[in-house]
Amino acid sequence: MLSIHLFRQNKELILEGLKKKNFKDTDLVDQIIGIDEQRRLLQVENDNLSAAVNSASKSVGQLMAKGDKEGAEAIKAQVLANKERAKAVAQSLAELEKEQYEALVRLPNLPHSSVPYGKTPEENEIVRSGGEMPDLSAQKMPHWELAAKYGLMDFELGNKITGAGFPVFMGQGARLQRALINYFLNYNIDAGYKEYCPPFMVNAESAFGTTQLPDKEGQMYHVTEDGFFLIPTAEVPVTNVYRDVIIPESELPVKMTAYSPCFRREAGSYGKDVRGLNRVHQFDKVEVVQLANPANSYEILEEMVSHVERLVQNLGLPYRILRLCGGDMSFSSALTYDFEVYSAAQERWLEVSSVSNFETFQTNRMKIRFKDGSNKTQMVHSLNGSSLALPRIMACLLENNQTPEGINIPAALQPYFGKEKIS
RNA sequence: GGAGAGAUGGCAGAGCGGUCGAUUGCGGCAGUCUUGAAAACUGUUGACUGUAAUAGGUCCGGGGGUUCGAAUCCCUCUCUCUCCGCCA
Repeated sequence: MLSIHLFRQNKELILEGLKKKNFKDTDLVDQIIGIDEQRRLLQVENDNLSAAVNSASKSVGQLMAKGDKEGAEAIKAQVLANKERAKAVAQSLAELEKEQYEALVRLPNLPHSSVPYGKTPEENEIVRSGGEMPDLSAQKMPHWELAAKYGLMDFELGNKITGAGFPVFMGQGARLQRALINYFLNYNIDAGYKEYCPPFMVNAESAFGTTQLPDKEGQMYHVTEDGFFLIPTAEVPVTNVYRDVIIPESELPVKMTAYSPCFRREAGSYGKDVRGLNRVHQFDKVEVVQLANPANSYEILEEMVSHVERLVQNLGLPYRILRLCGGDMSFSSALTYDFEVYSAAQERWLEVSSVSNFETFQTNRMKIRFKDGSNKTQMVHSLNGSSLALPRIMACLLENNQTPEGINIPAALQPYFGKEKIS
């Protein structure tokens, strides 16, 4: 949620940012400014009435103490008249506040100055790429065929137990899954991230804090009986660890990591995009989150990108890093880098990580703050990234490392997997 | 699921209709003392809104009510704790 102060100070900046984000409903900006002006006038009136009531009530007490009953009664009558008016003012004030709030939460975050203009994924900017493309001349099976060949996972079985998009991993497939999670977590912990094991369901307040609510409600599984939501990413519970907290400046940046399953309804997905592991309703992911001083949050973003990049490199996968254009960025992000790995048998790029700086868009909702050098409270910046999402990494590993003798496991994973290849 | 107790500032814990944004202790910060530290002593220490700066306003779990006036009384919701039951 954007801060209302920005609307008073720099409307042009907001309009420019919304344009880059390809956000159409820019009338909202003037609407919000108009509401804010009215709201403040009413606020002043409301405050003055309250002040009058407060001081009058105080003098009633003093008069009563002196035994001046008549004087007290006169003031009581006067206060009652004021209260009548105050009630009306307070009601319109509440209505305006609600209106302003509802308009504010509809506006996306503003993009960072380095975000390229553009509307579609084709306009994303390739920052750099790395890794070797494998030579699959000997055989070239997509991961779902390899999965069947080696008994690693079963999509049909998932259909029976739950439904489409809930694959069952087993045998060496389940083991590889576990190896990846442990490797990713340890890698993050070694880089100074504190490990968390959060709840996999959250309440509405938490989902609102990281901006899944109100607009992405349909993307989450909702446990209606208790009002909980299954988390679409560990970002939600982990960032909410610090909701309503004022963090000592010396503790910034706060670095957290967590493994969690992620649940996504993915309403509207179809076609070959959803084949195999490419898009599923439940998947595993290890997430990193940082809460940073605004002064250096963009350095930290770059650091997080390098951190994820080394992880992808350690797995030996061909990858590229994209800077998302305004139109392809998420609602709440100010700058996002996507990581894609090349899945050689499918011959396509798969997104495996998204690393973003949200600036104060989330922390303004969650009231995550710190005290700056002059002892003023300020919002921190929140950042997060996947390191990494498992299914597509697994798809890519299986496809790229296939040989007629089996599937090679990258050296970095072998201590966790316990073997050099799947056979 | 049944019975009872409770929710107050970073923490602990008073207050039970006006002088309460709130006693006190701990913690934090600053100072005195000390070569330095500890101890002791002194002072200071909530958030939000608002202003050029003041002033003013709001906040004692959430919502509503009674009253000239509510942290204090009433209603309601949520949560926590204790005991019993069930259970990984």
